[in-house]
Amino acid sequence: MDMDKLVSLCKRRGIIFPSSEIYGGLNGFWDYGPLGVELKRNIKDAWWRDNITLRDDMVGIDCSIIMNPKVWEASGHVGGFSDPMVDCRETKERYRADQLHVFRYDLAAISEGRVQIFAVALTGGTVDDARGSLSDRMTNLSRKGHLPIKLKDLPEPEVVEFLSVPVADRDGIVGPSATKPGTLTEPRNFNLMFESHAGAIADEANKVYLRPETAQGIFVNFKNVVDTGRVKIPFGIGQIGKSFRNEINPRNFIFRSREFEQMEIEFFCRPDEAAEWYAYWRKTRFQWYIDHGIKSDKLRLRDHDPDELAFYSTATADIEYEFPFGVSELEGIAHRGDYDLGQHQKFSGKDLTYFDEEKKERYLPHVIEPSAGADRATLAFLCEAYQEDEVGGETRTVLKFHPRLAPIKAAVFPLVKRDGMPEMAEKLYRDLKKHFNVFQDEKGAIGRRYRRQDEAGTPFGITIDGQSITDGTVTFRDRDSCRQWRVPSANAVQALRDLLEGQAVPGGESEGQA
RNA sequence: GCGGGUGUAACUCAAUGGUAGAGUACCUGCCUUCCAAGCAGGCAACGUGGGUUCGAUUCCCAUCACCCGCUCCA
Repeated sequence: MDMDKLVSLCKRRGIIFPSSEIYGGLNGFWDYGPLGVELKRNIKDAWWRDNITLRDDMVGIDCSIIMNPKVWEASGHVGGFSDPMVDCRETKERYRADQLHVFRYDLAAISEGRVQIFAVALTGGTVDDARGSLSDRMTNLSRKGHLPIKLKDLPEPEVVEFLSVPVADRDGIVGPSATKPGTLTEPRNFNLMFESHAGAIADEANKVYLRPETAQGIFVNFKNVVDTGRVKIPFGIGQIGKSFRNEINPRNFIFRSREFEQMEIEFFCRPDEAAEWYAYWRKTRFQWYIDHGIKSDKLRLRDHDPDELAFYSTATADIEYEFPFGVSELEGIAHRGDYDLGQHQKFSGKDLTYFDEEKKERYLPHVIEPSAGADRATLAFLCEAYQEDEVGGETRTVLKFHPRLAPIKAAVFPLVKRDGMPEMAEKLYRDLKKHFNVFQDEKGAIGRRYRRQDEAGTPFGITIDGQSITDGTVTFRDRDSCRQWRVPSANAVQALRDLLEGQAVPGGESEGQA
């Protein structure tokens, strides 16, 4: 599957447009068109219904996007995730300043009081980890003649973090891939969160942030829900909503954008049952994608390595999809312990513990967080659905959406535009439209109308022909198999409902439309 | 943010230092009884801003957007 073809189809069929396109677009922002908004809404509705409505242990919430800024101090987004970045002028590489380590030599005795320093980058390493890599790097620099002094003449170095080196001394540092000192820029802050001001006057005192995740709105409402929702642990709170992040580099269509929509669950449970619930959600959420049409082996469930985990998490798994641009994360299921409630308890000074009636015990619940990207899911469903088939020797482009997700559920066609067929089609269309999003098309050849709907992912076509006028039956046509069968017009609403709910297409295998 | 590439109609492409042509799509007719049919007509584009030039869609610069790689993705 070619990403360009999908982007082009999305544009052509009104699924996804570049944001504010007539002004040249805006990097990292996209708009959903008439078909796209239906698709995405169906995905969100399916998620909500399966995870909230149909369950006894889940409730929903819808929090404001802008919250008290202290929320983001507690969550760590203000302090922790504004990573300073360092660029190398020589090699054009970029590093996170907090991951750079430096060999610091005191050359005062042999080099006119100058302190000469060398640096090497590590990914997430500690000072001790850095030592070996730095030694290798020094040997390498020495061999290539980039050192001012022979390696054996150097004094014993001290391993320090880049950020701890005084600014005045930093021009003596050789970058991790550079050959000369002084090519690293000063660290520049990378602001993850969008900032704004609550109130007409913009100053520091009223600075606010657009939320970078929906999760914190759930945590800060935990007490409210417990106090008013008649909920008992174990239970979860779900939320669907927009979030905003200043990604360094938005890329890959709607996969990484700066404004995006999340579908998140925070599931609160007893500490000693958390591992079980983690296993449960890990499995349940993976199956959800399969049940909605991602049946290929492009869907993966990957457990994080221990060194990949956030410090507060004891287990995390990613649901990944093999997109044309690579394998990327659709949803993360994280065992977060009591970290978040603990943080908010600390920062707000409010007691967020839960009294367990059964155990007669008060504790801070542990949390399992299945956090899904609505736009990423939409893209995965699009990629999975996109196919180029052969029908009667002709290639057709078809989006094989699960009927539950398809933007249009059925299209109604008069076979030709005369003999009462358009009138009968119109009536059937009106009847169906009371129940489903259906579409009517009487223009052009019937084959073309079928193909148009194939491209929009419409699972069923209903055609009114000459026989319909005499005996009142209409022809149903299945998108995936192109198979056809007749149904009395009076039963069309129920027949379509059955099909959308997974009833097999007559005369063949169900084609996996369960 | 760096390097490379691309930017012409809704989509896919073409040509050109003298303001652009096609296919598909779309619209209007006619014709059409089941998988992108035919005929006739129609709508519709040089990303943006500068510069060079008598004249720029074409050459140059900048900018914006998209794609690939690096970085990043808490």
